[in-house]
Amino acid sequence: MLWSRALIPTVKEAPADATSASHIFLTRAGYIRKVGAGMYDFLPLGVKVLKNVEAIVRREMNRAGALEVLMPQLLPGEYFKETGRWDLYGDVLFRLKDRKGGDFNLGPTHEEIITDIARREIRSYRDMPKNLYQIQTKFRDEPRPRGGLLRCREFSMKDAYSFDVDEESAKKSYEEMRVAYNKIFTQMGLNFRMVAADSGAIGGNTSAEFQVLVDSGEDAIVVCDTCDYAANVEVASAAAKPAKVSEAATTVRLADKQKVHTPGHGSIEDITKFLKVSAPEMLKSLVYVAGKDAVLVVVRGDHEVNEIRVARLLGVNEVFLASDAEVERATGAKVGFAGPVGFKGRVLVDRAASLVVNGATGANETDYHFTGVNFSRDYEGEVVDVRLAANGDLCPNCANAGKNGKLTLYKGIEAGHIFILGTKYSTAMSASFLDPAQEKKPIVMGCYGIGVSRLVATIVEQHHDAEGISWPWRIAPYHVEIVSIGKDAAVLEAATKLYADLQARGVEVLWDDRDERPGVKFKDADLIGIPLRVTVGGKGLAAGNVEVKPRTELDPKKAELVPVASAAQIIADRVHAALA
RNA sequence: CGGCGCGUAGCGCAGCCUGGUAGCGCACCUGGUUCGGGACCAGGGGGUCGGAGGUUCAAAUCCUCUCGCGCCGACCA
Repeated sequence: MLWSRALIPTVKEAPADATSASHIFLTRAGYIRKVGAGMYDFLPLGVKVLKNVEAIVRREMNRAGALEVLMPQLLPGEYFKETGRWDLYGDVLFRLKDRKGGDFNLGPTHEEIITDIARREIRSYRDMPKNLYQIQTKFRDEPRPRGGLLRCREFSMKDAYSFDVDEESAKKSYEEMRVAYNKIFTQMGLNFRMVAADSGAIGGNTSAEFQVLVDSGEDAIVVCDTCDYAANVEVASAAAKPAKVSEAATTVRLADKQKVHTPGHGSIEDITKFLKVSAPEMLKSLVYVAGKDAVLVVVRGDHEVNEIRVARLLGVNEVFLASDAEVERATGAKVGFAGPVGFKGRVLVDRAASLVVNGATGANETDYHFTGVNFSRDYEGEVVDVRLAANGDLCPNCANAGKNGKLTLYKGIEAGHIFILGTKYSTAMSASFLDPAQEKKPIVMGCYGIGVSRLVATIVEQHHDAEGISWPWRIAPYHVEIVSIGKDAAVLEAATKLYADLQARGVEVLWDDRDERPGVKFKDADLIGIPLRVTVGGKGLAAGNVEVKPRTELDPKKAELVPVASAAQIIADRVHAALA
């Protein structure tokens, strides 16, 4: 492709609202343009990248034996009503009416529709296992789209669904997807972890997320520095053991409980400075509302409450941090002075917090704290695991085996998710089969998602520098970018020949043939991120050379000189080796 | 949904407080000089100031309503 004939609208300034690297560079480099909140145009380069991502996903799904289908995006409302998700999905579901007033929705995911296929077409145990997938546009009215392609209201997703005769067979299907997903993300050049994930309200099911490690990620995961353990902080908390505060703390004598005047020092940060204690010596006490009851949750000052686990322990769907007024009603003190000593009501104490010796905590009296507080002597409560895993915790997997692995906290972007659904949808929609004993049984399902358009952004998050994008070979819109310097006949002739010779060898080439100054072309080349740059200019040609430089090398002096005559073959060989 | 904030040229912004000719940089067009890491000079085109209503002799500016958008939080396969 000649740049002069392409549509690659690079810009110097990033959109003001962009905060993530992928949003900034994909926009600046002319891959995408915003149309509305969570809606984007894919310009020509963007489409090429998206198609490359799709191709990898499609190939590995096919290799894993999955069958591609295509379901509608516009769906009659009856399907979601059949499983109850018409109501459950709430405002996230895009709803619309047709001319006759009938209910329709845009597909946010396709369990209902695929289950409809299954109940019509799968009748015998002989018809399974089956795995059906599609790559298609999804619609979710997200409360807050953000990060460019990272969270959209309209996005491209690969969703696969497996159908098996029983749980054991379903696990095999799940396992095949796990293997396929590892191949897919590896080929995309991503640094990712498969992590144990919260299995949600449906107990006993298996679920794992594929988290790509980037600082701009929305999810928090912990990774062991010694073994291969990795988990979402929400599930890691129960098993992880906190690092010890200090040896002295465990052998020190119990101090007397004392009330201390702490005017206006409500927050953990304030109070640790004021009382000159460390955060791990604080008993952080938070009031939660579960239904009608106020519950006090106590964690160590350096820990965070795992709200999902609190809700699970209390047997409710969700809990909310109490409002200021509710806190005052429950504790008799202003926010910032709650504590377990003398609290009237249910108290959940995190295991790590219960071990704090001579701790400091709110006195349930405005402007007062207690110091020298010890569990059981000064307060009671149910000792449970209600904190999120934290940096430096001992690994629950290998610490016991004497390896002393420590957990490190990372931010992640959820790129994929695999899940054994069980019979939730097959039961709700009567998708059953006859087993060899002629018994009617519900199909056991699994579902497997990959955020395809999100991956485009995710890859940029991991493959960029200060100058722009640096695509992995298999994702890049072109393999080689030729930069011709000036308008000398010799330069044009050499570039024209190289361009043709590379194409003849199956290399995808972009030639920046614009009448621009060299600096502009180099800047744009770094911005759009083609893996290999070939500079054809008077200086090099005088010595019979072109200059070859990978995008990952920023120092132009380190470009490699390659003889013009053999350049096409050498470069083509290199490209094919990189793609092999 | 809660908190804060933003809508002025294709993009990034100033002007608003204190009402009185709508500006700057980039991009774009013309001419010239330049040409190996985002050139320079000269000239030029382009804006219902998000929308509606109100106050006023006069509104980008003040008031009311409304729509759109963003950041933080909550929520979320």
